[in-house]
Amino acid sequence: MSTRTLKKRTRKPRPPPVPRPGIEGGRRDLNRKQRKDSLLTAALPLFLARGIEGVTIDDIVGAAGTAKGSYYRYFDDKAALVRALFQPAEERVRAAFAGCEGTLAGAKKTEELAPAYFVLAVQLAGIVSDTPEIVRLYLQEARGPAVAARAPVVLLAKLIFDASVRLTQVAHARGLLRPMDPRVSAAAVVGAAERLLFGALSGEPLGEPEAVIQSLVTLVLEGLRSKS
Amino acid sequence: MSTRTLKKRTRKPRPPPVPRPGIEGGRRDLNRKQRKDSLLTAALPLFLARGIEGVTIDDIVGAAGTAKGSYYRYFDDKAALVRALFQPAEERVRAAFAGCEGTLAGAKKTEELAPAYFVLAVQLAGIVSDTPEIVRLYLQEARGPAVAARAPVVLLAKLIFDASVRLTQVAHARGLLRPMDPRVSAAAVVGAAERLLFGALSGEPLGEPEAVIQSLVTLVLEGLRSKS
Amino acid sequence: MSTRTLKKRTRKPRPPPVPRPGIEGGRRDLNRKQRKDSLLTAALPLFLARGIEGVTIDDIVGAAGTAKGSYYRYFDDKAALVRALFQPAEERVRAAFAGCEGTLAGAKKTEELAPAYFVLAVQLAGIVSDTPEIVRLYLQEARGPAVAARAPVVLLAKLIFDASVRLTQVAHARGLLRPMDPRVSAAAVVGAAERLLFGALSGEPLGEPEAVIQSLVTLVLEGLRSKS
Amino acid sequence: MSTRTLKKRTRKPRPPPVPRPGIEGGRRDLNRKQRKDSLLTAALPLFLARGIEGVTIDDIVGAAGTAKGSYYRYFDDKAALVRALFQPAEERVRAAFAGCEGTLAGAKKTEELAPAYFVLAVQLAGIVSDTPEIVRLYLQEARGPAVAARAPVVLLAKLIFDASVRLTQVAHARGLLRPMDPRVSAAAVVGAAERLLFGALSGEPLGEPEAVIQSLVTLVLEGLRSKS
DNA sequence: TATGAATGAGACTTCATTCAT
DNA sequence: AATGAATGAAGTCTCATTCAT
Repeated sequence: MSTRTLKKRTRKPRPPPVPRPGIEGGRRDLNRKQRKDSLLTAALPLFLARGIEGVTIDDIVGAAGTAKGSYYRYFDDKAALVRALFQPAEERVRAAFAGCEGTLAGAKKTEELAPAYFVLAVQLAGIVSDTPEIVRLYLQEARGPAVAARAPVVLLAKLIFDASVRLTQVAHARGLLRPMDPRVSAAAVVGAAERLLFGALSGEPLGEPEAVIQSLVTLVLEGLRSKS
Repeated sequence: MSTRTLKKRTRKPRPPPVPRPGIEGGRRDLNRKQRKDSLLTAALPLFLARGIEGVTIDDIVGAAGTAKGSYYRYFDDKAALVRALFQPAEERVRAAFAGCEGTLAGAKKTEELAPAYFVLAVQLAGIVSDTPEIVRLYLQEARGPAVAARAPVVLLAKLIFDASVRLTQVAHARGLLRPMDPRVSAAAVVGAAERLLFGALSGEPLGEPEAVIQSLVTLVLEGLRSKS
Repeated sequence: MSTRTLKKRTRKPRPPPVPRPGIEGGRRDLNRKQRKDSLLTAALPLFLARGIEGVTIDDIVGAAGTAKGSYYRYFDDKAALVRALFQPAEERVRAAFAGCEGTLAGAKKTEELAPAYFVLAVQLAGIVSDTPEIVRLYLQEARGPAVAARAPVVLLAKLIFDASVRLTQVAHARGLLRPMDPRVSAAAVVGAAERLLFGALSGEPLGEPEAVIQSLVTLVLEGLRSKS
Repeated sequence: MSTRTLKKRTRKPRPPPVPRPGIEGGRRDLNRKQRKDSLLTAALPLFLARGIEGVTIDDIVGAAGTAKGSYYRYFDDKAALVRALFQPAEERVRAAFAGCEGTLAGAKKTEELAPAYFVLAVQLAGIVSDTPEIVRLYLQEARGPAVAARAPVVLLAKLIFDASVRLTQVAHARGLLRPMDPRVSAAAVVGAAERLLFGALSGEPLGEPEAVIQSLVTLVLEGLRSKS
């Protein structure tokens, strides 16, 4: 019922990745990609149902229909698979925040801010809509201690929060927000948004997605903005 | 790196609890309570550091300085200890919400609502201030899947959310809130509050507690309330 | 067919050994000693038959008739068992050499040397006769690389050789030996003696033990001693 | 920390070796030889560093830079590689002893013996000097149990010892040696010589090789020979 | 023929749970 | 009632061997 704690053998250092035979996109390369994908695909619903820590490598290979040993050809351990699972989403998140920060940094007038935030929101929504299960897994695991296989998720949460704070600071500096600590408003907004998302993705009956989004926007705007 | 999953050996059914010798509150009963407490006390920081799933019975008895066999005299398994850990807080939460709901139910005038919510807030704040580590553990574990030892925490989260929705519905019905689904506003408020609390209890630098609370209240009020 | 190489998990540090319940020599203490002994006793013939590296923990617990998990209550790993196996012999070896060195150091006349060497020989012979299988295991493993579980044996070999060199140097300084590098004569004597012992303990037909010893003594004396 | 023990899967019987295409010594045959050599060359230092049992096929192909599958085209298993590694040296040893035995068998006068032994010594020294690492591996592994991949080495050790005994018997019969069991004197000489060699090849500081050899010869002659 | 991916037995180790002392 | 030893299932990871490409 509980975890193996620290362990992690000092293992023979894996040799640096040599070029694989079978050309890029060839039969072999394809098989490789498929196998790796099948492991990722098999792991995701298990993680959602039982938590990252509650799933064993055996469970994963069982669900993927591959041999136990094969797992270790593709992933060093469970954390590696989790990293791979989140990598695309993490890159998109990173890019979205970076883009927004860039736009804000170059903004001459205050009116340019709102569109930048809007673009960010749309991009994040795209991630949710493209990979809702990844997002749900993120929400489910992000607050746990950054132990072993969960570490990548916790780091992603930190990334998101820190970027949110920076964005909030910009808005704050421009006088768009009530006079309050940007870290507080950032935490409140992130918390509210994530909780709504969590509910939505977990099947809580929250009503129409559009209405939910509209409500959230209203809440945030009214809650945060300085009196005109 | 990961967990023993579901297992839980089919065990001989535990004999029905015989009445313990020694009168309630007597010497023996006291020893029992002390021993149980020492296990609870030892477990809490471990749970916080490594997550509930990441802590073994061995870890707990090791930290408590008792023998492993003794653990099973006091708790059936890890879930039982977690339940015991949350029981007092859960009762206080339940009572606080019940009290608030009762007050609201008997309220004649709309002006009686705000004080009721305020009383609730104060009571919840009391729990946080009395047992901050329990609250932090709650925040850390509440979103995980309701598996094994984490189940009681998830149930508590559900209890809180459901009660919050009901309270919101009341306020909504009285016209205090913007026209939006009460489940949405409840989720947003709970999410924002929990995220702030999580940050505060995890050592994020959010500024003075009073200021944080003040900010949260402002956010919620301005975000939620209908235009007067 | 081959070994797991480096591994060795970084494991949770074993707590410092607390005093065990059950008094020294009581039932529990006795059981403990018996269990440990049964593991050591079971391991020795396996090591002799298949080499230290060729024997698994499973083999050992299988032969000892205990559960797999029990092994780890008594020994951290295979090297720990090997150490325990050699400890008594190593202490006797160490004491024998130390005694001899002490006697030599205090010797006034050259005639006092021979008896000191003789006493050493008798003591070493006692070890062989008391624990011939340990000695055979030593001879079998001592030249392998000092890897993992074999390390204690290789260290013992080094201890023996170094002490032998020192003793030889004393004899050499006193003019008892032909003019040659003491390390060379020490290696030759140790090599000859160990090979004979190995043959004897492995069942090679070498004739009567007394005759073998007599021959060895003659060989060594005639081979080493300076012309009177 | 220990080994895969006996295993060796029951495999489909390998088809009888078809004659390889390409003429003996032609291009293809050459490639074959090169590949095989590169595996042998790669394996040797690994064996020395970690012991035969401590090295995996993966280690070998990794060091040789070939694919794992290729290994099995050249060697059935690890024992086959070890056999191939020792084969040239074994043939030279065999020939050297056979030559010596032949010369002795045909010797009319006792004076013809010493030159025969001398020739043998020179031939053995040649092997040491040509392939010191093979010899060191031999010394390192020869006393272990004749299990799996180590079997060829142990057989070689037996070959050497048996031949040594026969040679000693001849010398004994001719009255060259002290009256003692030839097996004993053979074991002593082989033991002393091997131990010195082991030290020399392992980097023990024994002084100049010539001096070491001179000392060994003196020791053996003085130790063994009958009083004139 | 060479490559390296796949397979699965099996090695090591942990840990929930039971039980003799 | 307390203790900690025993048990064995289950988890992680490795590696000899086979096989598709």
